[in-house]
Amino acid sequence: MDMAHERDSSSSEEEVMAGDLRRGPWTVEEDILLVNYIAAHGEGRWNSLARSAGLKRTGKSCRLRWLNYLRPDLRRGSITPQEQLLILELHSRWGNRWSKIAQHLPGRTDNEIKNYWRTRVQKHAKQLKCDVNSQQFKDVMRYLWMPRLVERIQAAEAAQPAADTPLSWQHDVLYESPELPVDACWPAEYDGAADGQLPNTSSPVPEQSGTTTMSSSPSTDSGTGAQPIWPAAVDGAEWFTTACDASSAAAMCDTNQLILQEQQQAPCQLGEAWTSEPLPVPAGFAELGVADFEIGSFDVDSIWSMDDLWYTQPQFV
DNA sequence: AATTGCCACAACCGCCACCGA
DNA sequence: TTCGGTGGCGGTTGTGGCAAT
Repeated sequence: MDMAHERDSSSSEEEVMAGDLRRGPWTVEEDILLVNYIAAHGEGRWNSLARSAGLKRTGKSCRLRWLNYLRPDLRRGSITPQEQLLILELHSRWGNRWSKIAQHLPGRTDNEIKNYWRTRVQKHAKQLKCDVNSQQFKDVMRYLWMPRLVERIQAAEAAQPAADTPLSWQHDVLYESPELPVDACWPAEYDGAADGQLPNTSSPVPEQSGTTTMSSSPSTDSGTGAQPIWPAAVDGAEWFTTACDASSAAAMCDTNQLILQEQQQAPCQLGEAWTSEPLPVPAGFAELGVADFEIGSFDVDSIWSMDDLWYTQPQFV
Protein backbone atom coordinates (compact mmCIF):
# COMPACT_ATOMS: atom_id res chain seq x y z
CA MET A 1 0.00 0.00 0.00
CA ASP A 2 1.22 3.44 -0.75
CA MET A 3 -1.35 5.62 0.84
CA ALA A 4 0.90 8.44 1.81
CA HIS A 5 2.33 8.83 -1.66
CA GLU A 6 -1.07 8.71 -3.22
CA ARG A 7 -2.41 11.19 -0.78
CA ASP A 8 -2.99 14.72 -1.87
CA SER A 9 -0.84 16.70 0.47
CA SER A 10 -3.44 19.43 0.57
CA SER A 11 -6.05 17.13 2.09
CA SER A 12 -5.01 17.88 5.58
CA GLU A 13 -8.35 18.27 7.25
CA GLU A 14 -8.17 14.86 8.86
CA GLU A 15 -4.68 15.45 10.04
CA VAL A 16 -4.56 16.33 13.67
CA MET A 17 -2.47 19.12 14.98
CA ALA A 18 -1.16 18.60 18.46
CA GLY A 19 0.35 21.87 19.43
CA ASP A 20 2.98 22.53 16.79
CA LEU A 21 3.31 18.89 15.95
CA ARG A 22 1.65 17.19 13.04
CA ARG A 23 0.02 13.81 13.32
CA GLY A 24 -1.69 11.49 10.94
CA PRO A 25 -0.61 10.34 7.50
CA TRP A 26 2.63 11.62 6.11
CA THR A 27 2.66 13.82 3.06
CA VAL A 28 4.97 13.51 0.10
CA GLU A 29 6.70 16.70 1.14
CA GLU A 30 7.39 15.34 4.59
CA ASP A 31 8.73 12.13 3.17
CA ILE A 32 11.07 14.04 0.89
CA LEU A 33 12.27 16.17 3.75
CA LEU A 34 12.99 13.16 5.88
CA VAL A 35 14.69 11.15 3.16
CA ASN A 36 16.85 14.04 2.08
CA TYR A 37 17.88 14.84 5.59
CA ILE A 38 18.80 11.28 6.40
CA ALA A 39 20.67 10.97 3.12
CA ALA A 40 22.73 13.98 4.08
CA HIS A 41 23.14 13.45 7.80
CA GLY A 42 22.32 9.86 8.55
CA GLU A 43 19.92 8.31 11.03
CA GLY A 44 19.72 8.66 14.76
CA ARG A 45 18.95 11.40 17.27
CA TRP A 46 15.44 11.40 15.95
CA ASN A 47 14.08 14.28 17.98
CA SER A 48 16.80 16.63 16.89
CA LEU A 49 16.62 15.18 13.40
CA ALA A 50 12.95 16.05 13.22
CA ARG A 51 13.64 19.62 14.24
CA SER A 52 16.67 20.05 12.03
CA ALA A 53 14.87 18.64 9.03
CA GLY A 54 12.07 21.10 9.53
CA LEU A 55 9.56 18.39 10.20
CA LYS A 56 6.75 19.13 12.59
CA ARG A 57 6.77 15.57 13.76
CA THR A 58 7.98 13.78 16.82
CA GLY A 59 11.23 11.95 16.65
CA LYS A 60 9.36 8.75 17.16
CA SER A 61 7.13 9.44 14.22
CA CYS A 62 10.11 10.18 12.01
CA ARG A 63 11.87 7.06 13.12
CA LEU A 64 8.85 4.87 12.44
CA ARG A 65 8.22 6.47 9.09
CA TRP A 66 11.78 5.84 8.07
CA LEU A 67 12.05 2.31 9.40
CA ASN A 68 8.67 1.09 8.26
CA TYR A 69 8.23 2.89 5.01
CA LEU A 70 11.03 5.01 3.62
CA ARG A 71 14.08 2.86 4.24
CA PRO A 72 15.54 1.96 0.84
CA ASP A 73 16.22 -1.66 1.68
CA LEU A 74 12.62 -2.46 2.45
CA ARG A 75 11.15 -5.42 0.69
CA ARG A 76 7.83 -4.40 -0.78
CA GLY A 77 5.01 -6.64 -1.83
CA SER A 78 3.06 -9.41 -0.22
CA ILE A 79 4.53 -11.92 2.16
CA THR A 80 5.86 -14.85 0.18
CA PRO A 81 5.22 -18.47 1.14
CA GLN A 82 8.85 -18.72 2.18
CA GLU A 83 8.42 -15.77 4.45
CA GLN A 84 5.17 -17.14 5.78
CA LEU A 85 6.89 -20.37 6.64
CA LEU A 86 9.69 -18.57 8.37
CA ILE A 87 7.31 -16.37 10.30
CA LEU A 88 5.35 -19.36 11.51
CA GLU A 89 8.48 -21.14 12.57
CA LEU A 90 10.06 -18.18 14.29
CA HIS A 91 6.86 -17.16 15.98
CA SER A 92 6.44 -20.64 17.33
CA ARG A 93 9.85 -20.22 18.85
CA TRP A 94 9.84 -16.65 20.04
CA GLY A 95 6.24 -15.62 20.28
CA ASN A 96 5.36 -12.00 19.63
CA ARG A 97 8.96 -10.90 19.42
CA TRP A 98 8.26 -9.11 16.19
CA SER A 99 11.47 -7.18 15.89
CA LYS A 100 13.43 -10.32 16.60
CA ILE A 101 11.51 -12.19 13.94
CA ALA A 102 11.92 -9.31 11.53
CA GLN A 103 15.67 -9.53 11.89
CA HIS A 104 15.46 -12.84 10.08
CA LEU A 105 13.34 -11.59 7.22
CA PRO A 106 15.44 -9.18 5.22
CA GLY A 107 13.58 -6.11 4.17
CA ARG A 108 10.56 -6.83 6.31
CA THR A 109 9.66 -4.70 9.28
CA ASP A 110 8.38 -5.81 12.62
CA ASN A 111 5.26 -3.82 11.94
CA GLU A 112 4.69 -5.68 8.69
CA ILE A 113 5.14 -9.06 10.31
CA LYS A 114 2.95 -8.08 13.21
CA ASN A 115 0.24 -6.96 10.84
CA TYR A 116 0.57 -10.16 8.87
CA TRP A 117 0.19 -12.23 11.99
CA ARG A 118 -2.80 -10.34 13.23
CA THR A 119 -4.64 -10.09 9.94
CA ARG A 120 -3.93 -13.54 8.54
CA VAL A 121 -2.92 -15.97 11.20
CA GLN A 122 -5.08 -14.76 14.03
CA LYS A 123 -8.00 -14.48 11.67
CA HIS A 124 -7.75 -18.15 10.82
CA ALA A 125 -7.40 -19.11 14.43
CA LYS A 126 -10.55 -17.20 15.09
CA GLN A 127 -12.30 -18.96 12.24
CA LEU A 128 -11.23 -22.27 13.71
CA LYS A 129 -12.66 -21.12 17.00
CA CYS A 130 -9.46 -21.68 18.86
CA ASP A 131 -6.86 -19.52 20.44
CA VAL A 132 -3.95 -18.63 18.21
CA ASN A 133 -1.62 -19.68 20.98
CA SER A 134 -3.35 -22.94 21.70
CA GLN A 135 -1.70 -26.25 21.07
CA GLN A 136 -4.54 -27.12 18.76
CA PHE A 137 -3.88 -24.23 16.48
CA LYS A 138 -0.17 -24.85 16.58
CA ASP A 139 -0.79 -28.40 15.49
CA VAL A 140 -2.88 -27.20 12.60
CA MET A 141 -0.01 -24.99 11.57
CA ARG A 142 2.49 -27.77 12.00
CA TYR A 143 0.63 -30.55 10.29
CA LEU A 144 -1.34 -28.69 7.73
CA TRP A 145 -0.38 -25.18 6.83
CA MET A 146 3.34 -25.47 7.01
CA PRO A 147 3.48 -28.62 4.87
CA ARG A 148 1.20 -26.95 2.40
CA LEU A 149 3.43 -23.92 2.31
CA VAL A 150 6.38 -26.16 1.75
CA GLU A 151 4.61 -27.86 -1.10
CA ARG A 152 3.97 -24.53 -2.69
CA ILE A 153 7.55 -23.50 -2.26
CA GLN A 154 8.78 -26.73 -3.72
CA ALA A 155 6.45 -26.44 -6.65
CA ALA A 156 7.52 -22.90 -7.32
CA GLU A 157 11.18 -23.77 -7.11
CA ALA A 158 10.74 -26.79 -9.34
CA ALA A 159 9.00 -24.65 -11.88
CA GLN A 160 11.62 -21.97 -11.75
CA PRO A 161 14.92 -23.17 -10.34
CA ALA A 162 17.19 -20.35 -9.42
CA ALA A 163 20.69 -20.12 -8.09
CA ASP A 164 19.59 -18.02 -5.21
CA THR A 165 16.17 -19.21 -4.27
CA PRO A 166 14.11 -17.60 -1.57
CA LEU A 167 14.88 -20.57 0.60
CA SER A 168 18.52 -19.86 0.06
CA TRP A 169 18.23 -16.51 1.67
CA GLN A 170 16.07 -18.09 4.27
CA HIS A 171 19.00 -20.29 4.97
CA ASP A 172 21.27 -17.31 5.01
CA VAL A 173 19.33 -15.41 7.57
CA LEU A 174 19.11 -18.41 9.82
CA TYR A 175 22.59 -19.61 9.19
CA GLU A 176 24.09 -16.20 9.64
CA SER A 177 21.98 -15.46 12.63
CA PRO A 178 24.10 -13.82 15.29
CA GLU A 179 22.32 -15.99 17.80
CA LEU A 180 23.39 -19.10 16.02
CA PRO A 181 27.16 -19.02 15.97
CA VAL A 182 28.30 -21.00 13.00
CA ASP A 183 30.96 -22.93 14.75
CA ALA A 184 28.63 -23.90 17.50
CA CYS A 185 25.59 -24.94 15.63
CA TRP A 186 26.36 -25.81 12.05
CA PRO A 187 27.15 -29.49 11.82
CA ALA A 188 29.87 -30.61 9.49
CA GLU A 189 27.33 -32.67 7.62
CA TYR A 190 25.89 -29.49 6.28
CA ASP A 191 29.00 -28.30 4.58
CA GLY A 192 27.89 -27.40 1.13
CA ALA A 193 24.29 -27.29 2.10
CA ALA A 194 24.18 -23.69 1.12
CA ASP A 195 25.00 -24.77 -2.38
CA GLY A 196 21.88 -26.83 -2.47
CA GLN A 197 23.51 -30.15 -1.67
CA LEU A 198 21.80 -32.48 0.65
CA PRO A 199 23.48 -32.94 3.95
CA ASN A 200 24.79 -36.27 5.07
CA THR A 201 21.47 -37.35 6.29
CA SER A 202 22.69 -40.59 7.71
CA SER A 203 24.40 -38.87 10.58
CA PRO A 204 22.60 -37.47 13.50
CA VAL A 205 23.33 -33.95 14.45
CA PRO A 206 26.20 -33.85 16.91
CA GLU A 207 25.41 -33.12 20.47
CA GLN A 208 25.73 -29.49 21.35
CA SER A 209 26.98 -28.35 24.65
CA GLY A 210 25.93 -25.45 26.75
CA THR A 211 23.08 -23.13 26.25
CA THR A 212 22.53 -20.37 23.84
CA THR A 213 20.72 -17.12 23.77
CA MET A 214 17.80 -19.10 22.49
CA SER A 215 17.26 -20.41 25.94
CA SER A 216 16.84 -16.97 27.34
CA SER A 217 14.38 -15.86 24.77
CA PRO A 218 11.08 -15.65 26.48
CA SER A 219 8.15 -17.11 24.70
CA THR A 220 5.19 -14.95 25.23
CA ASP A 221 2.75 -16.80 23.09
CA SER A 222 2.03 -19.99 24.87
CA GLY A 223 3.28 -19.66 28.34
CA THR A 224 5.02 -22.97 27.92
CA GLY A 225 8.39 -21.53 27.19
CA ALA A 226 10.39 -22.19 24.07
CA GLN A 227 9.00 -25.30 22.53
CA PRO A 228 10.04 -26.79 19.26
CA ILE A 229 7.06 -26.89 17.05
CA TRP A 230 8.01 -30.23 15.63
CA PRO A 231 6.43 -33.41 16.82
CA ALA A 232 8.45 -35.62 19.05
CA ALA A 233 8.10 -38.61 16.79
CA VAL A 234 9.58 -36.92 13.78
CA ASP A 235 11.81 -34.01 14.36
CA GLY A 236 11.25 -30.78 12.60
CA ALA A 237 14.52 -30.79 10.82
CA GLU A 238 13.63 -34.04 9.16
CA TRP A 239 10.39 -32.56 8.17
CA PHE A 240 12.13 -29.57 6.78
CA THR A 241 15.00 -31.46 5.18
CA THR A 242 13.03 -33.12 2.53
CA ALA A 243 10.10 -30.87 2.42
CA CYS A 244 12.10 -27.74 1.76
CA ASP A 245 15.75 -27.82 0.98
CA ALA A 246 18.74 -29.05 2.80
CA SER A 247 20.06 -25.73 3.89
CA SER A 248 16.89 -24.51 5.44
CA ALA A 249 16.38 -27.85 7.08
CA ALA A 250 19.80 -27.73 8.57
CA ALA A 251 19.22 -24.30 9.93
CA MET A 252 15.93 -25.34 11.38
CA CYS A 253 17.57 -28.39 12.83
CA ASP A 254 20.20 -26.27 14.44
CA THR A 255 17.79 -24.02 16.20
CA ASN A 256 15.48 -26.78 17.19
CA GLN A 257 18.42 -28.79 18.31
CA LEU A 258 19.42 -26.13 20.74
CA ILE A 259 15.97 -26.05 22.19
CA LEU A 260 15.68 -29.78 22.31
CA GLN A 261 18.91 -30.12 24.20
CA GLU A 262 17.68 -27.78 26.80
CA GLN A 263 14.80 -30.13 27.33
CA GLN A 264 17.03 -33.18 27.41
CA GLN A 265 15.39 -34.58 24.37
CA ALA A 266 16.95 -36.68 21.68
CA PRO A 267 18.83 -34.81 19.01
CA CYS A 268 17.08 -34.38 15.75
CA GLN A 269 17.65 -37.14 13.31
CA LEU A 270 18.20 -36.09 9.80
CA GLY A 271 17.60 -38.56 7.11
CA GLU A 272 14.11 -39.90 7.07
CA ALA A 273 12.35 -38.11 4.34
CA TRP A 274 9.19 -36.51 5.46
CA THR A 275 7.84 -36.78 1.99
CA SER A 276 8.51 -40.50 1.86
CA GLU A 277 7.60 -41.12 5.47
CA PRO A 278 4.86 -38.63 5.97
CA LEU A 279 3.90 -37.48 9.36
CA PRO A 280 0.91 -39.27 10.73
CA VAL A 281 -1.38 -36.47 9.82
CA PRO A 282 -4.58 -36.80 11.76
CA ALA A 283 -7.60 -37.88 9.87
CA GLY A 284 -9.42 -34.87 8.68
CA PHE A 285 -6.45 -32.60 8.36
CA ALA A 286 -6.02 -33.25 4.70
CA GLU A 287 -9.64 -32.49 4.07
CA LEU A 288 -9.56 -29.20 5.83
CA GLY A 289 -8.88 -27.35 2.68
CA VAL A 290 -6.66 -24.86 4.37
CA ALA A 291 -3.77 -24.11 2.12
CA ASP A 292 -2.06 -21.24 3.82
CA PHE A 293 -2.78 -17.81 5.06
CA GLU A 294 -3.35 -16.28 1.69
CA ILE A 295 -6.35 -14.10 1.49
CA GLY A 296 -9.34 -15.96 0.26
CA SER A 297 -7.82 -19.38 0.50
CA PHE A 298 -9.59 -20.18 3.67
CA ASP A 299 -13.13 -21.36 3.38
CA VAL A 300 -14.36 -21.61 6.88
CA ASP A 301 -17.54 -23.25 5.80
CA SER A 302 -15.68 -26.15 4.29
CA ILE A 303 -13.67 -27.10 7.29
CA TRP A 304 -14.32 -28.91 10.44
CA SER A 305 -14.37 -27.24 13.73
CA MET A 306 -11.40 -27.62 15.98
CA ASP A 307 -13.53 -29.63 18.32
CA ASP A 308 -14.29 -32.05 15.53
CA LEU A 309 -10.65 -32.43 14.76
CA TRP A 310 -9.50 -33.21 18.21
CA TYR A 311 -12.47 -35.19 19.34
CA THR A 312 -12.01 -37.52 16.43
CA GLN A 313 -8.26 -37.81 16.86
CA PRO A 314 -7.63 -37.25 20.53
CA GLN A 315 -4.59 -39.49 20.53
CA PHE A 316 -2.83 -37.11 18.27
CA VAL A 317 -2.91 -34.12 20.51
C1' DA B 1 -25.29 3.59 -7.90
C1' DA B 2 -25.19 3.72 -3.04
C1' DT B 3 -24.30 1.55 1.21
C1' DT B 4 -22.15 -1.50 4.31
C1' DG B 5 -18.77 -4.34 6.28
C1' DC B 6 -14.37 -6.29 6.15
C1' DC B 7 -9.48 -6.25 5.39
C1' DA B 8 -4.80 -4.71 5.27
C1' DC B 9 -1.72 -1.51 6.57
C1' DA B 10 0.20 2.86 8.32
C1' DA B 11 0.59 5.34 12.30
C1' DC B 12 0.21 6.18 17.08
C1' DC B 13 0.47 5.08 22.09
C1' DG B 14 2.32 3.44 26.31
C1' DC B 15 5.79 1.15 28.47
C1' DC B 16 10.40 -0.01 29.27
C1' DA B 17 15.50 -0.26 28.90
C1' DC B 18 19.56 2.07 28.16
C1' DC B 19 22.74 5.79 28.53
C1' DG B 20 24.97 9.88 29.82
C1' DA B 21 25.11 13.91 32.75
C1' DT C 1 22.48 7.01 42.66
C1' DT C 2 19.19 9.67 40.35
C1' DC C 3 17.03 11.68 36.56
C1' DG C 4 15.94 13.14 32.01
C1' DG C 5 16.39 12.13 27.19
C1' DT C 6 16.22 8.83 23.68
C1' DG C 7 15.14 4.89 21.20
C1' DG C 8 13.08 0.23 20.82
C1' DC C 9 9.24 -2.71 21.19
C1' DG C 10 4.59 -4.65 21.35
C1' DG C 11 -0.21 -3.46 21.36
C1' DT C 12 -3.82 -0.78 19.52
C1' DT C 13 -6.28 2.36 16.57
C1' DG C 14 -7.54 4.92 12.41
C1' DT C 15 -8.26 4.93 7.61
C1' DG C 16 -8.49 3.91 2.65
C1' DG C 17 -9.61 0.36 -0.54
C1' DC C 18 -12.54 -3.04 -2.06
C1' DA C 19 -15.88 -6.60 -2.37
C1' DA C 20 -20.51 -7.86 -1.26
C1' DT C 21 -25.20 -6.59 -0.99
